[in-house]
Amino acid sequence: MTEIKQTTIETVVDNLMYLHPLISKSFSKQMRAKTNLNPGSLFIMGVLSVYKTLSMSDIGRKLSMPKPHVTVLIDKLIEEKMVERIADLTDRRIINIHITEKGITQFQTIKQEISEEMRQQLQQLTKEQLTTLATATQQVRELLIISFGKPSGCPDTKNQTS
Amino acid sequence: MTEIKQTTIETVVDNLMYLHPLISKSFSKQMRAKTNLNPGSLFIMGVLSVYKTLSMSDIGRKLSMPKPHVTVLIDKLIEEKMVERIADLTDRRIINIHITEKGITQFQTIKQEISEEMRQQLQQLTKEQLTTLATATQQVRELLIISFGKPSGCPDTKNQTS
DNA sequence: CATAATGGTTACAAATATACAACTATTACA
DNA sequence: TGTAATAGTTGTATATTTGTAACCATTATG
Repeated sequence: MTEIKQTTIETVVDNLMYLHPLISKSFSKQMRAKTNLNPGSLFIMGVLSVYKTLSMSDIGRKLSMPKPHVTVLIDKLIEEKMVERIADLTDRRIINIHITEKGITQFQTIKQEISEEMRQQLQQLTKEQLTTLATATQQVRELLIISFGKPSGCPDTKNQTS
Repeated sequence: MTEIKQTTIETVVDNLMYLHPLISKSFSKQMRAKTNLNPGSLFIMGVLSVYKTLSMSDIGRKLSMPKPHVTVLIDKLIEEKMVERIADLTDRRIINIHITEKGITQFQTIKQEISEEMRQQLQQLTKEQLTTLATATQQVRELLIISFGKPSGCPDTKNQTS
């Protein structure tokens, strides 16, 4: 047996490492099937659907996405009228990205379609298990936001927090 | 307000969609810094560290990874002596991939290094919150395995479950 | 004012992941 | 036996992501 007593943190890491591809798996097909947005754009829509307005750098920080990549994806989202650029009033370097009404609606629709597809899978769970899952995912979400939600620099040459 | 009363499933989808980039973020840097393995290979090591032996197709199914991609990644892992190919005794088409002792040890080490890096972030949580997180991630993991852990075909032309 | 730092863009290379097609070997089955 | 289905490989094209560097505009700071 190679089993060693794990610390709580190691248990968390273990679970998260296992969880990641599992969540990927549950989304990947639907994401590709149900939208013409690529994963990166969808993640941006995800944070924007929560925060409504974020600067380019904020988006990069929240998603650990290099700034040049954010620029490219936002360009596409603007073409699709999902988001819009808004100049910052106090700091003229900053460009705020604001989710449009169309963006909100479309993203809502996408989520509902994905939910519909996942219903089949998730209905293998009992009502109690499903409630537990909703609660547990909510807890994980909130606690990870505390731990990893804060700005910590996005991986880009000129933007290191060194 | 665009808020609409969500079903339990929609809440789960909402949380999972938000969780995915957050988990990505918490791992990405460490994964790239601490190992010479790419993310895909690391995910394969993850499932193999649990199941010890899986066929090529099993791996593809569990990770929703196209079979040709699995082949490439396994080739690299074999070069590194992390896994080995073992011919199946009952069905000579099947090639079983077995994690080696070195693979188990190395993966354990990688996880501990990642844990060490994450400790700093996770220590912003109280002891109670950390325990909650461990429990919640465990629950999510187990319930998602029930829902999405089953074979459902990996995205490859010749392997559709149609 | 001079200089450093920040926010953002552009361009390009490299790594990684996905999709598709063709192919061999083996097994399942009518 | 003949045919279809499965498991896996190989190759190639494409999509996506990451990494670097250079660059401009603006702000912060000495």
